[in-house]
Amino acid sequence: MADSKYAPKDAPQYAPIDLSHLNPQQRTAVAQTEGPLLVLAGAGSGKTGVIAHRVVHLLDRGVPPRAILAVTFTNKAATEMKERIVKLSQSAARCRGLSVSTFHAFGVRILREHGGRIGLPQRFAIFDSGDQAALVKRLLRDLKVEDKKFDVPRLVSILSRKRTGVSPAAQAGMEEGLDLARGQDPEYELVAGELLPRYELGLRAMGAVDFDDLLLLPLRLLREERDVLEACQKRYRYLLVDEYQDTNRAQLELLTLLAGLRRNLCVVGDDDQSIYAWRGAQLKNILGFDKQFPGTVEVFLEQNYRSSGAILDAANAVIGKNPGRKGKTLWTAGGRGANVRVVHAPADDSEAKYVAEEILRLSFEEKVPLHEIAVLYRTNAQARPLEEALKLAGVRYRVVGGTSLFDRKEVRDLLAYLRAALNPRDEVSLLRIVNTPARGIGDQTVSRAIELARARREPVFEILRGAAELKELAHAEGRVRGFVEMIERYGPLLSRQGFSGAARELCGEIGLVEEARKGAKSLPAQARKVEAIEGLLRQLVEFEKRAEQKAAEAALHLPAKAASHEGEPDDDGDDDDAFAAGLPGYLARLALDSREAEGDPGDTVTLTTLHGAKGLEWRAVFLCGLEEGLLPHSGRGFDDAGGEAPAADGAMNLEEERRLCYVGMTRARAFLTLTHCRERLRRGAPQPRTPSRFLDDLPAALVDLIDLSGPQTAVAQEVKDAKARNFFAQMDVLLGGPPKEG
DNA sequence: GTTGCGTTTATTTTT
DNA sequence: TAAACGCAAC
Repeated sequence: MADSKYAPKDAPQYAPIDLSHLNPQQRTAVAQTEGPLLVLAGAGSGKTGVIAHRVVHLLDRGVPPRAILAVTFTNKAATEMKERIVKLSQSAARCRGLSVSTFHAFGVRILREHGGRIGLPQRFAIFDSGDQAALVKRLLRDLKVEDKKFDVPRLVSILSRKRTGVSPAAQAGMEEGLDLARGQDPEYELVAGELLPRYELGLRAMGAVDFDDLLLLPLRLLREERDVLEACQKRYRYLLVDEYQDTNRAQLELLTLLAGLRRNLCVVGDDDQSIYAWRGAQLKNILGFDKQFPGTVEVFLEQNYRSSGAILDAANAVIGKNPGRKGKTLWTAGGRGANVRVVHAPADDSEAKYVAEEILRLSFEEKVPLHEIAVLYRTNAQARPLEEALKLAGVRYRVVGGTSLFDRKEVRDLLAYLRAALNPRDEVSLLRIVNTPARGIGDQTVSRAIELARARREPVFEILRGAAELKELAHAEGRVRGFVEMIERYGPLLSRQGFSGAARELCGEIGLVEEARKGAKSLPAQARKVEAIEGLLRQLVEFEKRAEQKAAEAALHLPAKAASHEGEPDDDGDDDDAFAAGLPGYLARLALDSREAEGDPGDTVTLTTLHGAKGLEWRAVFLCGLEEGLLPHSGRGFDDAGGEAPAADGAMNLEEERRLCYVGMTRARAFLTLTHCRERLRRGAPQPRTPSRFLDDLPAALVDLIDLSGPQTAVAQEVKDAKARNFFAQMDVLLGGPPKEG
């Protein structure tokens, strides 16, 4: 028994966690600690709570925190899980050593610890998709392939598919053999085949890894280095995986290796919420879990604690049409609640206006706080009209995902400087900034340097460093020397404490703010650019301050920690933190979570994509753009050609689109509104739209229809009147006077 | 080598 | 529509 084996000599004084308020299925999921366990957890069935309870229950049974690894899909989920566990366990100290992280962060930890075995430097850079694209572009030029002819992001995704050995089209359970002309273009396959070895060699030469590497390289370590595998298996005795339906082949293999013969693997997920097939997630992982791990205990969590009956039934009706499901039926003990609203708008701007005004109504009439309201959509592009309408209505909001601070050119430039200074072998960063701002090291010079580097099999930076002796670079020698000198000077400064100050200094020295000013056309654009740079610098200061605090705390806790774990070697400092401290740590974190250090949003409405909404819930949810081609989304639209329907169906994964719709609907607790419009601005021109087929699946009895275009129905008029009353009333309150416009 | 203008072309979802 | 790119003039 685990109790006797792991129980420390000084038994804990904590009362065992109370499981009496869990339902019977939940209790099984918590108490069944040994062997493979599959928890099929419907939306809103309390799955996060179950995982947290399970972890604390393991602690109760005397399992040391170090032996538990809980993996989540997003950083946000990991943070929330940690908080929940700490709260339930009644003590943060008791949780010290627990591993709660994303797969990718876990990969970073393994690589930091054992990456030396496969020639990875201690502080490797992590390439995001932008960096990947830049590298591929570079390689295309080396190959003397016409790079304009190829869509680089598409090549990147083919490379990823080839490397992870998973074809998204080869999904289990997908209907009629989709001959995706997109994935199979022989020309692309050929070029990608040429690219592949060079791409991997390129990354290794730069001391960099991409997202796939964070799974593939740890996998390689576990497969090929026996002692690494043994060390990991010895340590991680209890494995928990959240959102299991979104795991891919590499993740399954990683888990299988870690679980070893002990097979204490608990996976929690929902086949109905699998929405990442396009990224290689394999539904068959969850559907075939019991075959992969014979003897699996299966638990179904079907009681929903989140949504009203009407919302639940509507969502069930939509997902019910999917074939090949595990077949859960969610039910609630709560009331039926208000009907689901379906809104038909003439155009996207009126759709947005309706949403904004309804938010005002909910906020004043139903007293729903703004942070309990979300507006969801399929594509990021849909955010714009919504933003404008919300701004006009004076509703505070925040857009999650999409283009953030870190997608701005000036910010990426600054980041490239930091990365290049820390690791001059990082060619992608180096080449990005070698002549930005312009310093007289033009294309000619750079091309020659790269050619020399390739010929001599040396990093480009080494060539630049030796520019003085190279006749090819003689003409720009002074300028190149200045650049090299600057990079070398800032390297050490950015590697130690005070890096945030050094970054600011660097920023001043290269005149980044001035450059941004020059590059902006309008005055507001200028201000935004400068503000973006300032934003990053502020974040660095903030990060450094927090790191110092943490270090101080750790120093305080260390003696106690050493005492409590006398048997176990204290190999690594802080288990919570797979990342290095200092600037490299910040950059690594940033690559894996660009929302890092986002300030407190306050009371604001959330705007996000359906993918971004997974795992979250709000009292009121607006799901916008329920139109054919948008939700369900069709990858390729033959713009004006008549015969659209059958062809379009072939290009989309209808089942996944349906799941996506289901995910969106089940985010709502009390109020759910689905909107669509008759025409939508696309590429500047209006485009006719038809309502989504998913709307047809809603039982009429659960729906209130509101038509904003046709003759006003009684309901619509009533809504409009109420809206107007409240709008004016609150404008008076807010402004202390009558509004300017209705 | 650099800058600016006109042309083109893309539009899913993200660790 | 807006950003990215190519080309031509400084």
